[in-house]
Amino acid sequence: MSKSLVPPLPCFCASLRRASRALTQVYEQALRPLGLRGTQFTILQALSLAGEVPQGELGRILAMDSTTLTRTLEIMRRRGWIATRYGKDRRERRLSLARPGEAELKRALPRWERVQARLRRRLGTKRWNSFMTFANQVTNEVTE
Amino acid sequence: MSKSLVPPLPCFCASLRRASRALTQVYEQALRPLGLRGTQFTILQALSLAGEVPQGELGRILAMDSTTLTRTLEIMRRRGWIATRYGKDRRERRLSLARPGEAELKRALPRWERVQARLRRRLGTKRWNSFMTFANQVTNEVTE
DNA sequence: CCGATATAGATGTATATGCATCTATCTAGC
DNA sequence: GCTAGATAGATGCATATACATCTATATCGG
Repeated sequence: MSKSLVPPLPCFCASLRRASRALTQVYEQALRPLGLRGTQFTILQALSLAGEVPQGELGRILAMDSTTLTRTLEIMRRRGWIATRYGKDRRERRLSLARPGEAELKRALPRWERVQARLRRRLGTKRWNSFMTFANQVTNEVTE
Repeated sequence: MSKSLVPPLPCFCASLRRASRALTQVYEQALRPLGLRGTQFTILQALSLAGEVPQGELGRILAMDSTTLTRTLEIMRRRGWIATRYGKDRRERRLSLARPGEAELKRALPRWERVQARLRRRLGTKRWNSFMTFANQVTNEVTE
């Protein structure tokens, strides 16, 4: 009964986007009780790992346009999760996790881990690892 | 010149979304001269393959919420690409490619094929195929 | 037939996303 | 020090995306 419920698509990009949409719903469902969106969780986690980084650098880490970050960060800043300060280069905004951002990440982590664990079990660790590697290779292939 | 690599992310979903963003830019860059977005191309192609389908069915094929389709289809209908008619069940909207939609798809296909071919060459056919298969498995795993 | 319930899609709202363009700032060359 | 070009991020705009809720229609048990 694990038959293909969705038909294959000829487009590589469409296949990946479809998986991305489906996956996002699963992760967001787990985070919804916290009022946290997937992208926001990703930014919290990325900042936690990267420490203080300029906005453009965060954009490169996430392969996300810096101007997209402007809007999402504004939402997160309103909630007190993000601290911004100017570097020596006055054009740069250096970002870091504020205390409430760290707390929010900590609250979210158990839910995130449960989703990850469940999915990993269903896909199998080997497939999971291959897929992660491939996804990163694809990102690198098309990132200049 | 050595490529700046993106760091691995701990989140499966974030990795996939990142690859999805990067890939989308490549495909959309190729389609931009036609004023065609990636999602729109995907819908044209899906309808071309599926024939006449109700909106909900198209949503299941693309793992996309039916209400998301409402907005995107409205844009495409305005351009004359999509034909809608009611089925015996008056709640259903049955969708199909209109002539201009077929023409638009035909115009886009060579550009799409070039991007696909280039990416396939860079990733290698084996990796490409595995990745497509995995992506579909992920979609099926999380689609109820 | 009738009311209860289910389903298809539309609408309100909020976020995600990127490009074109703009402003402020920096840097290189003079 | 000045100016021309480069760079960081903000802003205007359009599309993508989904959930909660609403409306119209269908179906099912009496």
